[in-house]
Amino acid sequence: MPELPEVQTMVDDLNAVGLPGKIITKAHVYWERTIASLSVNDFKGQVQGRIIKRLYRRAKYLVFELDAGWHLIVHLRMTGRFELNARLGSRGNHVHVILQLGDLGYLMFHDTRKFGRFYLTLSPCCLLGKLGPEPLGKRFSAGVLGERLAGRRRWIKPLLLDQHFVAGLGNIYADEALWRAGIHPMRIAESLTQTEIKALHRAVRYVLRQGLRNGGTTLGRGQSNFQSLRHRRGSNAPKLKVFRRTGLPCPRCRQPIERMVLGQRSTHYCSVCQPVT
DNA sequence: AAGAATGTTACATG
DNA sequence: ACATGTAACATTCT
Repeated sequence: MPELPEVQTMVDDLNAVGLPGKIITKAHVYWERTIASLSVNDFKGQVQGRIIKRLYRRAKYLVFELDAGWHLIVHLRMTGRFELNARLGSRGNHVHVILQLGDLGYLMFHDTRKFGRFYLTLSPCCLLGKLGPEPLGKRFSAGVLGERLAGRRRWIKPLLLDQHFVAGLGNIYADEALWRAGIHPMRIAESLTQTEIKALHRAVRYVLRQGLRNGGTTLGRGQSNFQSLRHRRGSNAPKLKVFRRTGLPCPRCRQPIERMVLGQRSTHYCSVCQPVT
C-alpha cells in the first residue's frame, strides 16, 4: 500500500505525537515472521529499554534511530500501518507487534496481509545503503535522472518501481508520473529524450509532493487501505488521473484510460497522451 | 465467486 | 552483469 507520501505521512504523524525521546518499555510479538532480522527473543531483549532518538523515512522504510547504535527499520509493504492506543485493551485482529512507549501508550503494528517487516540492526546501511536517490532530495536533479537512465534498456515503468534506481515510488505514483510526463510505460529507458527526462523529473516530484500535501492516497474504505495514525485517511485519491481509472476518460484528451500488466503490476495509461513511439 | 490488490525477493531462464 | 518472468508471502476487497 504505502509509497513515499504515505510512509512520510505516517512518520510525520508519529513525530507529531512526540515519539522521539520515548522509551520502548516493552515489546509484544504475535506474528513471528514480522520480525525479520533477529529471533523474537533477541528482538525483545535488544529493543526493550531503548530510547527512540529520532524517526525518519528513507525510501519506503520508517527508520527508528535508537540508542547504542541500534536501528529499528520497518517496511510496511502492502498493508502495514501503526496505531497508537492509550491502553492495551483487546488486541485487534491484525495487530502483530506492540511496542509499549511509557506514558505515550501502545504503538500497535497493524498489517492484514502480514507482509510488513521489522529489522532491528546495528548496521542500517545493509538495508538502506544500496537504495537509489530520494526523488524529493536535492541530489535528484533532471541531470542525475538522465545519467541513471543512460544505458538502461528496461521499460521505464518497472525501472521507476526499482528501489535501487530511485527510492520511494510505487505503483500509484509511477503511473501518475508517467501520465503527467506523457511517457508510455513501456518506453525503453535509454530512449527518453532530454525533454522527456526533464518532464519525467518534474512529474515525479509533482505527484509525490501532491500526495504528501494530501496526506497520502487512500483507495476504498476497507481496513487494508492506507490509514495513518488515528485512522487518518489520505485525501489524494481524487487527484489521481489514471490509476485504477480504466475505461474512464483521460482528463487531458478524453480517450478512455487503458490498463495493461507490466512486470506483474497493473499499469494504467492513456494511449493518446502516452504514445509508444 | 474468481481475480486483483498501494511491495519485495528468491529463483529460474535467456 | 543485465533483463524478464514466475511464485511466494496472506488476507481482504470488488
